[in-house]
Amino acid sequence: MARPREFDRRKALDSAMKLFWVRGYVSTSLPGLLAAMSIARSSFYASFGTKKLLFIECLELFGDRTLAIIEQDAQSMPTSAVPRAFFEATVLHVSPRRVKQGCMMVNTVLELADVEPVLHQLAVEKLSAIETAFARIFMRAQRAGELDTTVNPKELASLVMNINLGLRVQSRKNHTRKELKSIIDSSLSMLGLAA
Amino acid sequence: MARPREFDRRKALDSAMKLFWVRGYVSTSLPGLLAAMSIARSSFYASFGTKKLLFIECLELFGDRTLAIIEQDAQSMPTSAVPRAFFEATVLHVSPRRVKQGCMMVNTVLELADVEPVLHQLAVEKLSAIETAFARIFMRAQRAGELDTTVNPKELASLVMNINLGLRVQSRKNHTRKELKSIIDSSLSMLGLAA
DNA sequence: GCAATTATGTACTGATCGGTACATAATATG
DNA sequence: CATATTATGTACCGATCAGTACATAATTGC
Repeated sequence: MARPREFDRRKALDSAMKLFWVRGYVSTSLPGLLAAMSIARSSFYASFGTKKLLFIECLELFGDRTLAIIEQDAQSMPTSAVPRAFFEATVLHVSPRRVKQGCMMVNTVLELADVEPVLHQLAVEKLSAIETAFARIFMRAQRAGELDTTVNPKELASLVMNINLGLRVQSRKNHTRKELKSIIDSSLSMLGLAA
Repeated sequence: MARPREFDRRKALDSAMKLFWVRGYVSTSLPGLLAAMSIARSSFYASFGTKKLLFIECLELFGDRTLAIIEQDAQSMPTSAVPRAFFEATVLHVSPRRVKQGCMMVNTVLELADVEPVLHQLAVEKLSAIETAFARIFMRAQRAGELDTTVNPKELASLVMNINLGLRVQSRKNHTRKELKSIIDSSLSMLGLAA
């Protein structure tokens, strides 16, 4: 019926996500986005609405991908190994460039808490979903007899999440992989999740 | 010799710090600062130079005040109680309004990592100073026989700091005091710092 | 009270921001 | 081939940004 789109929407969205991830929401300008996405201004507004709507899409994408890591790991390894596998996938087994970007949701929570309530809230919810996923996995493991039933799954998930948040802040500093690994090892062994 | 300044520089700086603390660096506009500080534009530039220089002053102020909490606690209580006292002073015994502001240094590290390298680096250094202070206190406690000598003071400080960073992110979400207290209690008991 | 000095208030600068208007280009259907 | 429809490129919009220029106000030393 009409002229076909000249760019791949998924690829453009992915490029936008990476830029937001590095620079945050406020400091990412529209010209910067257009360059990263390799599309023109009018195509941008036709396909993505506004900067804010695009950010929401990017945050959803990032959150869903992060959640998928956990869900996949939970199916392919014992429960007690899932937290370590998650830290490896997000912090350890990742290029230095990418480690320094931290976690887009964590970055967003801190950047936009009192600036863009809607975006802040979305990031909070996406982080909650991850914590809930951990709790669910731990509960399932208890029923299967894989995990000590004296611990509260929600509390354990909360502690794992707190360690994760700490790590994601550390990542944005100039920590070496060795230092991050040391924190992960000590923290997990204290939680009885040394695997 | 000349017309005297009509405002209190320390008070103005304090007001600016509070605004930066809440809104971050990029999203804090100069008009916003002038209103918060109750001074005119020309007075601002005469007294503080630029927005960036003012931010540096604010970050130094915040960092020094935070460090002072630890140094003071270390003199007035047993070492094993210092981390808990620090968490209470910064997270628990603080108004909800202020809990949600988190830690200005942590906020800065995440907001400006790839946007304002100089400010980012300063925040990193100020956080390092705090971790080093913890390590120094733990070392001193070991020499005084107050602390188990099998643990590495630097590693312990690193773990306390990681918990702290996690808490500061949690604070910016909508966590209740009860939830934060639960994380603090569990984390400290795992570190053998239950006091 | 006069002159030197410093603080303040106002008006302005150029740059950049996110978003829009609109003409043009390219495709599918009749 | 004509027309309807959608995508793209360019020029523009008002608002806001950090920073500056400069005239005016207030003080001290003489």
